[in-house]
Amino acid sequence: MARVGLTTEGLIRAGAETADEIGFERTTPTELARRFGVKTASLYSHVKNAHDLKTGIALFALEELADRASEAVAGRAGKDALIAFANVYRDYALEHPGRFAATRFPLDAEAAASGAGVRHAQMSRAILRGYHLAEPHQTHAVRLLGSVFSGYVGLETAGGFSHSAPGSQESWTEILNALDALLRTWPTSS
Amino acid sequence: MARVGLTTEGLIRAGAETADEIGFERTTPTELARRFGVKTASLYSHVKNAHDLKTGIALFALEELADRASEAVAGRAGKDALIAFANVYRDYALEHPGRFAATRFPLDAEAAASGAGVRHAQMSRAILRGYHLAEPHQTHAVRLLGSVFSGYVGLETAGGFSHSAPGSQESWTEILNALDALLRTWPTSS
DNA sequence: TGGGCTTTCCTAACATGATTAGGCAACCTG
DNA sequence: CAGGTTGCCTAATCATGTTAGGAAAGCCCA
Repeated sequence: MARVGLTTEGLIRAGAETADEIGFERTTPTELARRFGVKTASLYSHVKNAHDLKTGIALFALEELADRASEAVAGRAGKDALIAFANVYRDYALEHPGRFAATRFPLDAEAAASGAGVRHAQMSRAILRGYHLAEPHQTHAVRLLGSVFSGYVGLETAGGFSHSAPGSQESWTEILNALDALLRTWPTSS
Repeated sequence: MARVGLTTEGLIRAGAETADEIGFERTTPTELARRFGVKTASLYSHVKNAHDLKTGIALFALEELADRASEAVAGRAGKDALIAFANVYRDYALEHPGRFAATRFPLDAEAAASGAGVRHAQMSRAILRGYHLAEPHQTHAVRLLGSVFSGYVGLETAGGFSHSAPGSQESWTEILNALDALLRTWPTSS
């Protein structure tokens, strides 16, 4: 019985790759065991259960995405930063659909409090710095940006824009222009 | 063996209610059979399989949502219509979380082509009529609206806004104001 | 180098869910 | 009320998730 060298970290990494290949839904302990050439029960020394595994993949993806975003935003401001941030988000989803799906896995409170969520919020705020929005407007704008990115990419990856003209790239570009314009003229009274 | 009177329609309705109670994920043939006091195998005369059942619930929810939206939008225009439409969407999600989750179930091409998707698109365009946007800008704007509503409500129901001030209602109101302003001044050149 | 400890993976077993095939009884139709 | 249809059941199979306990592989130290 040659040992394969399972680790929690290795399972999560393999889980992320598996999710991109066959979908996050189908990334199960059984499937990972198959890929490692190991019995399913053997995974249970390294992950608590299936839910725990998925949470791990979700946190891994969130961190990876935050890494990319923070690199893209560094040294940019205003519209440049907005576009760079948005594109990181969208490109990640198109390149890694399974990991992107993982970022939407509902996290319990403790998991959600862990690093990644906070990093994403901080970056949104950093981008908005260039638009000089006072609170509470800044928070509302952060929520709008999160909604647009999450919503657009979610609809796009679900195939929502693929059967009609114009192409998705055009809409994306124009929407980012529109968001930039909106942030520069954000209405501060109802 | 008293007959319970299972029907496809009845199963889908019960499925929608079950989804709101215990979540769309957990709305399975087995669970529905339990609720009808029937053996699981008995459902298979009425639905093809679990996936088919979920697709049915998704289409049911999409139609129900389109009904509400079309009623809300009737007789309104411009900002009024925008706000009414947006609130129908959000209220539906808060009131019927399971059905809302169902609307995000990935549909295969044939199911997606069926009525509901078309109705939603038509309503978005009807709302934008009041803003006088020419193509292709109108399509881009339709996609933006869909993204914002879907994204915001998705994040909200996932608990994204519940642990920070200000409250979600305030953000929602301000975001709708901002969208209205954006649509009135939509930038038509890059 | 070899004995013992720890860790890793395995076997065995069970629960739950999805699904199919075939049977009997309840309802409708005439 | 006889006959056919339909609805629900029994029985069986297969996949996945999960737990408990065993055996052996690798590491530590004499």
